[in-house]
Amino acid sequence: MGVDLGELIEPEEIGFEDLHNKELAIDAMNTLYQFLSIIRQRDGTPLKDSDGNVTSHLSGLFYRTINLMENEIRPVYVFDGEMPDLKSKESSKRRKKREEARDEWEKLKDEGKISEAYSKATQSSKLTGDMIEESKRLLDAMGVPYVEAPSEGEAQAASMVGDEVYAVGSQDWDCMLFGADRMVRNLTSRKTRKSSGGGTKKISVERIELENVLDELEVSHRQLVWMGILMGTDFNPDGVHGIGPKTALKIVREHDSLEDILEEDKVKDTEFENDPELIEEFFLNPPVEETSYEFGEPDKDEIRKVLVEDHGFSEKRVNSGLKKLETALESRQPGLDSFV
DNA sequence: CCTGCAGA
DNA sequence: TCTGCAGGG
Repeated sequence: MGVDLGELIEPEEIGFEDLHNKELAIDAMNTLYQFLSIIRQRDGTPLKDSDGNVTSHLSGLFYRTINLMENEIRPVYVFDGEMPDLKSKESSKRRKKREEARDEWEKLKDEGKISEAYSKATQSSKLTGDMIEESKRLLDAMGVPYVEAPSEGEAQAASMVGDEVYAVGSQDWDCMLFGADRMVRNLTSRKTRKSSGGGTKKISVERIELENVLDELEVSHRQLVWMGILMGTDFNPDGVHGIGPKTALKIVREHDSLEDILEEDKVKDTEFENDPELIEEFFLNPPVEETSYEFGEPDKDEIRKVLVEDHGFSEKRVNSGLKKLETALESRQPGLDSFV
């Protein structure tokens, strides 16, 4: 969760074809967490193998990655490193919230309140170290590269946008605060989604460029970070009471320094979870590293071992995925004997 | 989220 | 060919 700039910005709708042959630095935690929350049965139970290990993240990662590669998009997954001190308070709060949600989910499930149970289940998602390791193992087997960030994955991904990497792939706007020049959202193969009203809503890939955001809002990158701090970020999730996107924008436009903003009437009584100056500094200069990675060939036996042998995936479905993967790679590097 | 199937 | 739905692990 983080900053919601969607109310202020109209993202540009694009298609997968606009990302042909482009590398995307995909925020791995964001993506896996999304899978874990969403890939569930009606009552909120995640997919599990016969030993009771959750497998939702592997299912999502496998099929999503194949879909990207079928569209000749080149994903590089970026994992989180060491948790920054700024996040430790929020992290323990989230753990507590997760545990409460888990208890309520069990209760509602037993009472047969299926849809209420589902929404609690999504809030109870916990990405464990084992899940992360297995995800990396699957990516290795698929020949898909990943890098480990020194600190926040979003920050690392943001720093990679440039010559090789076209954009950050994430649902989370925070990568813009970390200075990503470009991000893309909704990297899903589905074209529609059920809306709350009951109908279906069209969903398309969205492209957001930092330069355009700053132009449209008429703020600097630094001021965008201040907006985040006012609205709430991972490092001060409560933000300032009563300040949403519009008020935040108005306030930052009227000031030249964070110090001045903190003295504003609306802001000055706020108890921040962390020193706002430190939050500002972290967004503007996060720990990132030069990284190297390369795309490899898929090891089909290893993929089958991870998914079918170890976690009870249907061999038929996995094989059909492998077939798609193979054709995707063939079209990327057409051989001399291919008829095109 | 995803695939695969049924029925239009 | 498209859309909606069930079930995946």
